[in-house]
Amino acid sequence: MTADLDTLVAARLEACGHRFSSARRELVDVLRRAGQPVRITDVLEGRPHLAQSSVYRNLAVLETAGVVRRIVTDDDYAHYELDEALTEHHHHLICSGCGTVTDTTLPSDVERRLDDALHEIAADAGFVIDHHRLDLIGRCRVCAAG
Amino acid sequence: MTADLDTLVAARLEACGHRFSSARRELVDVLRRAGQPVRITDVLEGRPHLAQSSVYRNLAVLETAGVVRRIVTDDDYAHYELDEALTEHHHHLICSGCGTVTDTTLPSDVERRLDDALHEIAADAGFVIDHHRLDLIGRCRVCAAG
DNA sequence: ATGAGTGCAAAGGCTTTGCATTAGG
DNA sequence: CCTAATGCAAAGCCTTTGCACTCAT
Repeated sequence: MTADLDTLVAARLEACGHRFSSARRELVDVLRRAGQPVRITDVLEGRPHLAQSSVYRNLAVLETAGVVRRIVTDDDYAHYELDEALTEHHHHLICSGCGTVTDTTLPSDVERRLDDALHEIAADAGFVIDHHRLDLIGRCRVCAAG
Repeated sequence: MTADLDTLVAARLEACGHRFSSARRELVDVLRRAGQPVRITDVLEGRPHLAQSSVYRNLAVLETAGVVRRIVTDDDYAHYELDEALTEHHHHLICSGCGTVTDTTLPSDVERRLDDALHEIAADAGFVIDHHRLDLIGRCRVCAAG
């Protein structure tokens, strides 16, 4: 699956009339290698050939194409990661000290139970679920020690 | 409990060396009556006697005092609500159409199970949990119909 | 009187947008 | 060729900050 990541991404982009340019290829690559949510400033740092506006625009395109997902935290910066459809469903450990976001997963039985409950709640409210997000806010190992 | 809300808020404010001014009293009142997360622009609208900067500052003070909580969504605006310690633990239905945030709760057994699983995960990662947030992103009844 | 609170205006800072140029199909 | 993509700079916009004034203790 990770092997054909490029093929999959290309398909999703084409599906909405966009090209898989080298800049976008590099972005996807950065996110894949990071393995965890990344801020745009981090992407730009050490990559002077990437124009800031293009990175913002490309991530927006990739988001509408369903390739990446934007994560909002209390941090001043937005974080981006590969869409769950290309990886797997997971959750986040958000450190309020350094702003770092780390991926984590829930035991599948808990997740399943949770999902059932959420669907019931949504149905009652006439709410159409796109997805859910479950984040832990606290202090990472490093910041907790400091 | 809601009757002594003011007393409780006043205590929390004093505890960190702040006063329960009339402006802050009004803010708490607005949030209490709203019963759901509110944006600052909404608070300002129709209340010309409130200065924008004071609202921002007071909500920040109230947040550090543990009276209100700031909620971040994809919406351009931050949302504020009374802290769970003054209400009850709950979750959010976030509409990606109109940006409205609505409160909801989970069956207590599901919540308990979830909490256990989260604590285990956090422990494994050396992560110290402050709190968790579970939100449903999708379309509210109105936006789903449109 | 002394420090917190307030209000107005200006500055900050992440993000978006305009526009001319380049590249891919 | 024709449209998407890119890059630079400038603008947007929510939020924060500076500073002088007011208020409560």
